[in-house]
Parts: sequence; structure tokens; C-alpha cells
Amino acid sequence: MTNPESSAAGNFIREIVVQDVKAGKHGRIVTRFPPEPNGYLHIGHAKSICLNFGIAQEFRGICHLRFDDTNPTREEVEYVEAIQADVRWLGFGWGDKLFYASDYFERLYQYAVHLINKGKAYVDSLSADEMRAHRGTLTERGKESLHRNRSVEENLDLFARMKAGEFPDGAHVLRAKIDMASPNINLRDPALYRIRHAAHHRTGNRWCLYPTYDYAHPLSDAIEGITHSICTLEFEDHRPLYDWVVQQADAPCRPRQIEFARLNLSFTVMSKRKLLDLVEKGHVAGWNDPRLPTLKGLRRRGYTPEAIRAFCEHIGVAKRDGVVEMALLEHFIREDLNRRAPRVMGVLRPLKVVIDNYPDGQVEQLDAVNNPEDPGAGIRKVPFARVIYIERDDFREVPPKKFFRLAPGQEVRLRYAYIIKCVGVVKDDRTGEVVELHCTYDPETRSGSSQAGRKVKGTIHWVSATHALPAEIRLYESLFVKADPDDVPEGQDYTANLNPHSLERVTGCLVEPSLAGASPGSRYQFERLGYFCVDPDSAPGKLVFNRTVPLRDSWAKIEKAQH
RNA sequence: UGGGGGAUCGUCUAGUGGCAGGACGUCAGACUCUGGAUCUGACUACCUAGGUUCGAAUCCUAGUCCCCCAGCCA
Repeated sequence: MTNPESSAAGNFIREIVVQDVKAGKHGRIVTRFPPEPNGYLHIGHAKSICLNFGIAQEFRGICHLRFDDTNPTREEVEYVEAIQADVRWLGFGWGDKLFYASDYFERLYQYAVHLINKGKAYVDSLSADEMRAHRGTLTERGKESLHRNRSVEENLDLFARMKAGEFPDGAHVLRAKIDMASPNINLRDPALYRIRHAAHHRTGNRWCLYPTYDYAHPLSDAIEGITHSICTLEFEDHRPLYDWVVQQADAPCRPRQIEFARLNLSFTVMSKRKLLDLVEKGHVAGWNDPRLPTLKGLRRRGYTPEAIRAFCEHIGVAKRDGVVEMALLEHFIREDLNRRAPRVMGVLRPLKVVIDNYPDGQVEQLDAVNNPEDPGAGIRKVPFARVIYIERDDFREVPPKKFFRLAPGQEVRLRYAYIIKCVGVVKDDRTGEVVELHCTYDPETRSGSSQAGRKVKGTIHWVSATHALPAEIRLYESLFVKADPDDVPEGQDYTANLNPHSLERVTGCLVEPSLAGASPGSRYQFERLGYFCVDPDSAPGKLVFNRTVPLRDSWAKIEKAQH
């Protein structure tokens, strides 16, 4: 971890840092994660967090957490707290390096005065519309504002009065004086300050003048001594402006901005706007809805920080934009939970089975392995009795080819118990639905016994009728039916691709009694089904589980191929 | 259309003039008291056309396609 040369996952940014270190450019590497507190963190942020904090760790440097809170009209404390909790949950810390761009407002203001004095910034009094008209287009150069050549004294006076609150919103802005003819639109005298008579979540009403991102960000980086300012691709053509601001302000250091491609995940959306939209329009239940790619959603879904970090490590960092398959994220949570999650038995859709030759009233406590991947996890007792429930899917009256489960006349092993044979099927007279099975068991085949070696094709899970606990289980599918939710017919938007089956609440499930005290957040593998996590909605006597991800299911593939 | 970026297996990603590699995925098979896990094997890629070179994913030239930018958002 501390030796850059031995780093498993190299990428072009680490390479740049290595070169800079070799060249002796920096005493110590300082990065930063700079969220705007106007929304919750999602897995795309996790990529950036892992990158920034990861590089700092790797080079024995430090990563700052800095809130980019320059726009009081969209930011709230609720988010700054949530963001800190999420970063911590992901497994990263920032020591005492917690900062806010708003902490720098006074210094930023002084830098602006400095720019005015140098003739590098001026107060413009054009309206927003006029400014837009003056900006030109992608192909036509812009026109200079008639206020562009105001005297330093006049600019200083106006700027001070803007700060003092003498003008309404929009009356004036402070602009960088760069080049209205630049082919890079960002350099056509961008706004540095705008008037906003709005209360800020940290500075209250002290200011009515707020810096823009393009101005506050580079200077905040410089003030903090950031060596490598890592951001996403869309800021690439802001880099000349970033450099301009730092240089013209005569800031104490010159951070290097490096851009990488943001994460896109198939079958979901990542933009703050769409996420907010989904929440506000009620397509999901909130920011922590388990179907969302938000950190809070993934957490509730049962994802571990370790799995998310492993995912971020493996997707790599590059400049080409692409879409990572959801299957890769699922791979990492399966890998993590396979190693760590205790196994239990639970039946989603119970089918009653009476074992005719098993003594009525007898109960056996059978040994069950808690985690075959982890011998240290030990064993537990699972009660077995005459009436049990099995998974409805594990029985077919007319078994298709390669169906290794229960069917009339067929044998199957009950996990950790006996081999049983189906000898009778009870149906509902009216609907024809199978409501109960009759089986016989072979007492010689008890799990672990000398005769247990007899082979049967299939093993299925079960719960004892009298001992099982009722539960609600929430099954999730992808939020969208298309890998690219934006792939819609003309005139429709991404919500047209919402998956109507993204949530299925299954009630009447039965789980083994050892789950009685399961606390919210704890994760299990329900054997043969998948990984599940106790939902915060769960309560004693009212268990609620979320399915994090199903187990890989090769039978489902075979069956699908048969159709 | 001006500017800025980017194109390598289905997906993500290595590669910096010398055998195109890894991971996910998919398909087979082995094993298994989870149709899980594990193991084995297979699969499939350098945007195009020229050029330089003994040799090009890599260098050059000309194209093509994709993404970003015209907020007083970040």
C-alpha cells in the first residue's frame, strides 16, 4: 500500500503522481474529495473517493474532505452530514482535514480584489441574457462588454458595494478579464462572483456575494496546498481557466488538475438530477431505496464497503468514457459475502411437505455448517420435524429434463437432514394448485451418518413448520429494463424504461429459527437463494429482509435455454 | 460548425517500437449434502486507409465515429 511501485492497480493518474514525486515536485502528496453538499453520494462518487483517498494513502500523503459550498441556494447541512457519514462508512478518514470552500470566502474576496488591482477582473453590469448574447457561440467569437474597461477604482468601488449588499441579485457580476475571442468558451471572461441574497448553510447572512466554482475551486485547492486536483472529464476544458486563476491570483501553490472518466453503470442512472427526480417523483422510496446506486441505497441493499472498494479498485481509471456492467458490481458483493456471510435456510414461497413415516411429535436438532468457506464460523442446530416447508420452485409435478429436485416418485436430499421421496401430491380441487406433498424419508440417510453417502442428484433447503419464523422478503431487480435508461423512443424520457418489477415484496416467507434475533444490517446467505440483509424496517417478530443479490443460478440458465 | 478529449475482446482495463495480457461475462467439463463456492478448458479485441520500420495497438499522414463546452450550476 505504501510502495507505489508495488501497487496492484496502476492507472495513468498514479503514474503522473509517481513521475511528479520522482521529479521532486512535492514534499508530500495532497489530494481532496470536493463534493457539493446538494445531494447524496453514489457509487460514482465512491470511485472518486477511492481514487483520491487511495492515492493519498499510497503515497503517504493526505486527502482532504472539502465541501464545495459556493452556492447557498442549493446546499444544505443535511447533505454535509450525510456525505461525511457515507465517506466514513466507505472506510476513509480525513483526520482534521475537513474544510469548506465557504471557510475561504474572505480570502477569496481578497484574491478578487487583487485581480481587480492587476486589471485582471472587472465588474460587469450586463444582465444574464445580455451576457449570454455577448458570449458568442461555439463558432463565433464573443463581444466585449461595454463595462469591460472600467477603471480599477470604479471596479473596486462597485465590488465593495456588491459585497455590502447595495445591489439586488443579478445587478452586477465580477468577471475575469481574459479573452472574449477565445475558442474556449470558458475563457470568454467567465463570471467569478455573483450576487445572491440568500442565507448560506454555514456563513448565514454574512455574504450576499458568492464565488463561482471556476473561481473558488482552484483557489481552494491552492490554499490547501493540494498537489493533484483530480476531477472528471467535463472539466477538462476548464483547466486553462483553473490554471489562469491560480496564476493570476498569485496563489501560494499551483495544484495540477487531472481529469478522468466518471463511472457509468448499466441499468441505472447516476446523475444527481435524475436521482433527485426519482426520489421526488416517488419512483423510489427515498435516497436510501435499495434499488438506487446511492451509497445509502447500496448499504441498505446489503452491499459492504469492502465490496464497493474492491469494485472501484478493479474498474480502473482512464479517460475514455464507458459503461461498467452491473454484473461486475454484483460479482464483488458475491465474492465478499461468500467469504463472510453465515448460511441459513429460508423459504421464499413455502410448499407444505408431510413426511409420512416420520414420528409425529418428534423433533431432531440437526447440525448445520454456518459457513463452508470459513471453518471457524462453526455450526448451529436446525430443528427437523414431520411437517416441513420447501421452496415451491423445488417441486415439479412434471419435471423437465435435468430437473434434479422433487417430483412424484423422485428423491431429493434435504440439506443437513434426510433423503426424502415424494409419494403423494395433494391439489386444490378447484384450482388444481399443488397445496401439499407427501413424502417418506430414509432414516439411514441422516446427514453425517454412516449411510449418508447415498447419492441423490439434488439437495434442497427447507424449514420446520412448527419452528419457522415468518418473514417478509424484498426482492430487487434492476431499476431499469434497459442497460442504457436513456435509450428511449423520441419524445419520452428515461422514466419510460423504469422496471415495473424492480421491487417485489414477498410475504409469508419462512426462515429458520436461528434468525429470531437478527439485527438490522446483518447479512446472510439463504442457501441456494442469495445474499440477504436485514432491513431497518425489521422488528422482533416481524423480520424483513432485502435480497442483496441472488446466487448465480445455473439451473435458471439451463431452464431458460430449454425454452 | 470553433475548441477540448477519447477510440484495444460483449463489458471494464493493461500495453509507451518486439509473443495483445488480466478481470467480469458467456459456453463446456470436473467436483460438490448449496444447480453456490472451487477447479479445468474454451470464447472473443487493437476504428478505417495509407505511410515509416526488419518489426507498429504504440510513430507519421488523412479520414471515421463517440463524448464534453455557449449557467450569474458544479
